[in-house]
Amino acid sequence: MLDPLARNTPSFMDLLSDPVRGQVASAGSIIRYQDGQLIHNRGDQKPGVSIVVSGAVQVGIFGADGTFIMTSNLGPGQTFGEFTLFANLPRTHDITAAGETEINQITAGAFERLYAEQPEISRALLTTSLVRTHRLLEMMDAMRRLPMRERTAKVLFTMLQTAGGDQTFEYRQSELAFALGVSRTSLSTALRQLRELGLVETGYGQIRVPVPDRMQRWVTEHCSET
Amino acid sequence: MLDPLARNTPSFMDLLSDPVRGQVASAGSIIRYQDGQLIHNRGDQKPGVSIVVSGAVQVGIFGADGTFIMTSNLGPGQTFGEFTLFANLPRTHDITAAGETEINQITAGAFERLYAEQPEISRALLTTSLVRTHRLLEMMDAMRRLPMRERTAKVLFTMLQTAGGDQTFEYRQSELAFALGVSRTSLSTALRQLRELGLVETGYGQIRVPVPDRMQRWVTEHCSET
DNA sequence: GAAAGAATGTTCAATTTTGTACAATCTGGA
DNA sequence: TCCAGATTGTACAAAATTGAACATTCTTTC
Repeated sequence: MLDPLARNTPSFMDLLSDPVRGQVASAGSIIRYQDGQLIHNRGDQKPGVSIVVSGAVQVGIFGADGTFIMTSNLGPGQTFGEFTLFANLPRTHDITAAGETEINQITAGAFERLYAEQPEISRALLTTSLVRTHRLLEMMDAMRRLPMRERTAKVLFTMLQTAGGDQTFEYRQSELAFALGVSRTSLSTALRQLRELGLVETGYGQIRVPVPDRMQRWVTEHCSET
Repeated sequence: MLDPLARNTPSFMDLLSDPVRGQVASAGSIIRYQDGQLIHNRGDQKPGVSIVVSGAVQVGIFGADGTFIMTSNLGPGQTFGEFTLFANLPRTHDITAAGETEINQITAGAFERLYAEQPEISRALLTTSLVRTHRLLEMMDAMRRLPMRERTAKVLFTMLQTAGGDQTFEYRQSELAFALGVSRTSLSTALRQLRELGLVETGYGQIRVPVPDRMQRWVTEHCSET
């Protein structure tokens, strides 16, 4: 959820049957946000579940200087805010709209009612949550054990794996660098090396993986763990 | 789950009501393991849920040289293996017994039956999963943004927060170092600095936080994010 | 209670990563 | 179209981290 890898996670809404999806869709109120508008901020206490209807949201943290440090973004069908409801935890990140965006805001009470009536909701939430945890663990593993070039490749590949054919990432290098936990300088160097290997192409504000198969082979060969 | 922070997470079994806890307890078969015995290994495909009954398990990965690199351990009432059931993912870590340990091994079928009958099971799983995700995010944030001394302090403090008054951690420095993603040398240096600040004490195979309040103040002051 | 095996504390050179700087390239709006 | 603002690519010195080594302290086992 709060991680680049969350992009392209099988979405909560996808996991629901048609009738339940309809119920969930009409359980809250659709709120429209302009590009860049703040949806929730860190520290908000009011519990509730939010579901992206159209557009996308960016999850991140505002730095001391007011700049927004992105750590992930979520697309249609994905949820955020479950923390506040089921784990009684405060919101830890700021959420802003990326482009014109519609969010289905469901209050704690309304969501709990649905949750109690339709068991498949809890199952869908559980699945997305477990998949997210799994991704986070993979990513942490890469951060801990792999040198930068491999780390970069692995994260890009993992993003690709579930990307549904989309081989282009709309990330600025500074964002990706932060997500990987390294400086932009280092990321730039790693990308150059991967570029020289023919694994990635870089452009203004985007990174492409032209031949996913080759990337897969390279990652398998260089990032194995035994 | 696969992280030092998972230690002391509110346990799955704790979140259940007495009758349901009883049902879960008798749904599987208790298997006894000797210290160090392998419970599951990475790559095992057979789905199922395991619950620690007594003792503890270590979650980690066997390195190429056969050494076990620990990344977490789980105590009584905590679960592992949900991945295999609800997210259709392979096991990614090796699990071994830490001391004499009893595990309640529940087959996929049996667990699914209970899961369908007792809604509180899914809620408990969801809660533990979300709490784990939250911890992982906090930890990743620390890894990405804080210098080593602060990172170490924050992780220790987070572990303490939910540790139920236990101020001593039975970690070897090499294990903690791996979990933090740094070398033992660096961790040792960080611990020395924290020791000089009076925040931690170190011993053979353990790390203590003598005055949690002071640690809290220091972490709040030095690891804030805005 | 000695000896062997583990783990810690520390040092230091080698390596990696960062921060800073600046030129080059790209984008979007005037 | 041109210009201002963003973003990328790269170089290099400064800083942080690592790996290896070794003395020391602690545990366990015989």
